[in-house]
Amino acid sequence: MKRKSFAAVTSQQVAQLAGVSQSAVSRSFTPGASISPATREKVLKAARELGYRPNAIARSLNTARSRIIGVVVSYFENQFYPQVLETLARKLDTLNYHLLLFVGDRDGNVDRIFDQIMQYRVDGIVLASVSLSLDLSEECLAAGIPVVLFNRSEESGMASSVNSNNEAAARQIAEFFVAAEHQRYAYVGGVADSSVNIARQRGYLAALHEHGIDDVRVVNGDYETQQTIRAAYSLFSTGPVPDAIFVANDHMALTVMDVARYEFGLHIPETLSVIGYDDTGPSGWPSYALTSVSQPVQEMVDAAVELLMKQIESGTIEPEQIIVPGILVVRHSTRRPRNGVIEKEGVSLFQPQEVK
Amino acid sequence: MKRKSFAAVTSQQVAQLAGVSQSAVSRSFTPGASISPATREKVLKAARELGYRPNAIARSLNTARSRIIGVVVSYFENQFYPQVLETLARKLDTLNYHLLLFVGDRDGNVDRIFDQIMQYRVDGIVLASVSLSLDLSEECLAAGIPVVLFNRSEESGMASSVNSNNEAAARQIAEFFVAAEHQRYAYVGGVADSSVNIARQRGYLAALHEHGIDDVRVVNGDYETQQTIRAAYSLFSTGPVPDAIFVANDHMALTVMDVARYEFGLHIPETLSVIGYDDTGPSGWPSYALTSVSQPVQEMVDAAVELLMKQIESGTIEPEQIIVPGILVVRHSTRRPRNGVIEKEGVSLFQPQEVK
DNA sequence: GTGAAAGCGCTAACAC
DNA sequence: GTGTTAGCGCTTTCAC
Repeated sequence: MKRKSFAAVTSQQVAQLAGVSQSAVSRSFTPGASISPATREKVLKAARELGYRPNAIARSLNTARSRIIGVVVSYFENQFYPQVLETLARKLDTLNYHLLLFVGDRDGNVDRIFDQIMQYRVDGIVLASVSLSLDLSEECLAAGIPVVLFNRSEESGMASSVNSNNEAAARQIAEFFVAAEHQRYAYVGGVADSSVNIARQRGYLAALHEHGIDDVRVVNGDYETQQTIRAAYSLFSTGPVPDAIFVANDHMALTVMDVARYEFGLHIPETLSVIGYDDTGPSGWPSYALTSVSQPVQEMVDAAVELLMKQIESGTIEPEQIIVPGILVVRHSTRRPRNGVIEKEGVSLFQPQEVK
Repeated sequence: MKRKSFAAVTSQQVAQLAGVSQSAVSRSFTPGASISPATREKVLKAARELGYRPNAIARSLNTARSRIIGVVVSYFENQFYPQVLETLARKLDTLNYHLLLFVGDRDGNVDRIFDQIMQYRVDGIVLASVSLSLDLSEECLAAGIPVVLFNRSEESGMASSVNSNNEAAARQIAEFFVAAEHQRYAYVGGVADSSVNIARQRGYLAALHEHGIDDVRVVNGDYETQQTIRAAYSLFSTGPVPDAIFVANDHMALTVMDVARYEFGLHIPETLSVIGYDDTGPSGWPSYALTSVSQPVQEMVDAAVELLMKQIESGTIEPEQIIVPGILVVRHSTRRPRNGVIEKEGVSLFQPQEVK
C-alpha cells in the first residue's frame, strides 16, 4: 500500500472535460452566479467524474475572506468550554464558516499565538476565557478583524463581549444564602483579575453587605484544581467552618465539595451549602447535585456568532457588550430557603419575589 | 468607534519601504532561504513598521501545503476527547501546524463534513471517535491526504490508527474481577459496531470464558447518557444484580455508578464493583474513584501526529496501526483482589504475575 | 545574494 | 449566459 500523492483536481481540468471555460466552472460552484442550468449540469457532471472540489484556499485569496474564525480556548478541564466549543463549531458550520482552534496559555494570554491567528487571515476571532492586550485589540480593530470575548470582558470597549450577568447572578446567590439563613459566608475565587471573577465577587460581597454581612472569608482557587484544593483546605482547617460558600465556577466548586466531604467529613448541605457557576455537565450528576448559575451556552454562542457576522458583513467594527441572563438552578448542595424556590419544567429555580 | 476595515499589509508594500524586491521580503520570512543578514534586517525593520505578517493563505496556495490538520470530534461530553483535543492542539502548535476543528454527527459519521475538510486542502486528518467510510478512505488515499483514526480502527487498513490495546486491557479487567472473586458479571457496551466497543467486549468475554464464566449480561449504553441510564436500569431491575460490571468507557461508567447508588441504593464497592475505560478527569474524583484503564493521551497524540508528519513529509501514505498500552488504575469502585495490585508513584495498578 | 517573471487555483470585472 | 483577462499575495525557478 504505497502511493505517491497526486495534485488535486483543478477547475481548469473540469472545464476542459466539460468543454466550457474555467470561469463557467467557478460560476457553477458559486451560489447565485449567472449560469445556465444546462452548463451547470455539464460542469457538475465533469466535476463528479474527476472528484473535483473547489479549493477554499484559492478562493480565500481573491475574495479576501477565509470563512475561518479563529477560536482560542485555554481551559479545557472546565467542561463549560468544551461545551462552548462544540456549540460554536456546530453553529459556525451551519453558516459555512470554519473553526481554527488555538489553545491559550495557562495564564490566559494570547499574545504568543496571535501571530499565528493573524497569518491565516481569519475573518473573526473568539476568545473564550482569554484576554487580549490593548495593543492587540487595537491591531485587530485596525486590521478590521472583529473580536468577541466570550465569558470575559475588558474595560477599554475595543472588543465585543458576551457574558452572563455575572454581578446580578452573584447577588442572587447571596440572596439565596441569606434567605436560607446561613451564618458564615465564604467565597472561593478564580484568577483574581479576570473580569468574570471580579464581577462575581463584587456582586456577592455587595449583596451580603446590604444584609449587614461583611465578615466574608475570601480565598482563591485560580480556576485550577491544585490551587482550589489548597484554598479549600485553608477554608476548612482554620477558624470556624463556613456554612455558605460561593465558588466562582463549577469546576472549582466540585473540588471544594470533594475536599469538604472526603478530607474534612463535612456534610453537604446539612452543615455546609455550596453554590457554583456555569451549570456544566457534572454539576447535575447526583453525586454532586450542585446548585449553580446556569450559563445558557447556546444563547451565548448565538450572540457571539451574530456579533461576528454582523461585523464581518458590514465590514465595520462596532464593539458591543452583550449580557445574557443566567438562572440559579437549585439542587441539593444547598439548604433551601423557605420561599423563593419555584419549580419549572422539572428543575428548581430561585426567583425571590422582590426583583432587585 | 467605527472604522472601515483596511486591506492587510502585503510583502510588496514592505519591499517598497525597504527598497528591495518583493522576493527578498519573501526570503526574509522563509527559514533557510538565501538572503544576506543585511537585507534581512532592512526587511524586518520595514515589516515591523508596517505591521506586516506573511499571508498564510497565499503561501499555502503555491506551496500546496496548508499546514492545517483537519480534526473531527463527535463526543465532547466524554472528557477524554476535550483532553485529546487540547493535547493535539498544543502538539500541532509546536510543529507550526494548525487545527481546523469539525464536529461529527452523533452517529460518528463524517461523510457530511468531509467536503468541507477537503475544500481547505488540509495536510492531514485526525478522526477522533469517528469512522470513515471506505469510499472516503480511498479518496483520501488517492488525494494523498494522510488520515489517522484516533481511538477507533477499521479493518480495511486504508487509514492509520492509534489505539490503546483495548482487547488486552479488557482481558485484564476480567482477570481483575475474577481475582477478586466476583460472581455475577455484566458488560455495558458503547455503540455496538464501533471498533473500540467490539474489542473491549471481545477481550472481556473471552477472558471470562477462559475462567468458565459464560453467563455475562450484556447491555448497551451507546456512549450516550440517557441510553446508559436505561441500560443500567435494566441491569439492576431484572434478575440478580451483577456484582462486577465493566462499562466500555468512563463517561458511561460514572452514569452507571450514579444509577446504582442513587436509584437502587447499591453500595460500591461492597455489593457491586464497576470498572471503566479512559481514566479521564472525573474518574479520579473522590466521589467516584473509578477503577479504570488509563489511556495515555499524550503518547497517543504524539503517535498520531508522528504518523501524520511522516506521511506528509514523505508524500507517501503507508497506513500503520499503532497500539499504545493502557494501564489498569485501581481505585475504590472495585473490591480488591488479594494479589496483583501494586503501588507505583502514588497510584495503584493491577499487574498480575502471570502475563497473558 | 538578488531581482524579474511565472504561476499556484480561483473570483470578478469586462466585453460580447 | 459565457469566455477572456487581470489579478489575489505569495514561493520559486531562473538569470545575473
